[in-house]
Amino acid sequence: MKKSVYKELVAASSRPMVLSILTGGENYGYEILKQVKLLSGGEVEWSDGMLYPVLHRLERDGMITGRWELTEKGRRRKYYRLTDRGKGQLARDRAGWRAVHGALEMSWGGGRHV
Amino acid sequence: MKKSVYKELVAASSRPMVLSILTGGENYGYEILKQVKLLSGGEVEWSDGMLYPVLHRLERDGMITGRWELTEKGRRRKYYRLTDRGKGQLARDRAGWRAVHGALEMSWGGGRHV
DNA sequence: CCATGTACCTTGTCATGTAAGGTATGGGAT
DNA sequence: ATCCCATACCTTACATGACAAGGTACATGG
Repeated sequence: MKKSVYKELVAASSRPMVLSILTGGENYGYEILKQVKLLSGGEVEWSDGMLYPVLHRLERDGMITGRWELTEKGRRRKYYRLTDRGKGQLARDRAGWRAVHGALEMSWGGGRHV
Repeated sequence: MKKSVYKELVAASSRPMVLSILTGGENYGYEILKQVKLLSGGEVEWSDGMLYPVLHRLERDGMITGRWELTEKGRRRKYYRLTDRGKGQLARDRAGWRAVHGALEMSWGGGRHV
């Protein structure tokens, strides 16, 4: 299994990633897990034991709202939808991420040629 | 003071940022703090209570080595230098960061044009 | 003389990933 | 029929790490 992503990086990206995926419409945990893997070209793989608590916290904090649904095949899923509050949080998270990413790129660039 | 950067993001970026700054040569804590602010255009400000433990961990883990020095003005500073081990860690951290950043950019892109 | 800047450090608290476990159902292979 | 894998959710014990707040010490300037 892949192990290039250290846990602090998972912690930093989980909220914006989930919120961002939900801008594409309602979605549920298990599918989000696969989306993350897909979006990263297989380089990032989240554990479900990390994702579900994230979803619960986001719901608790009003960033997303969930509703249970049963598929015809008898599987239960909890679909989540982004709230306005969640959209605001996503915007702030993106701003923070970009500030830090920019600083890192600067430091990696060795400082020269802008 | 600025507060756009949430703490998980600080945790995710502190190690690669410090190691990266040290690729530019020996440096000490207080100066690294100012470098980070400079590199981010003032958008990222670290607390010293977070940085010093980071430096201690990096030294403990052999990523950097420190030596004490006294300036003519009577100030004591602990200068740190990057080790080979630290260079390897930096490379891995960059790879991890880029994988996650790429996935985030993909999700932010809304899915259009690849 | 007193505030600010330089320069280091530590402790208590809280948040969060990981590892490991659990529950339950459906479908395909033997 | 039985077994295993995928689907789909959940939880707990543990370690890690930022933050707030405190501390030490000295130099400089008003």
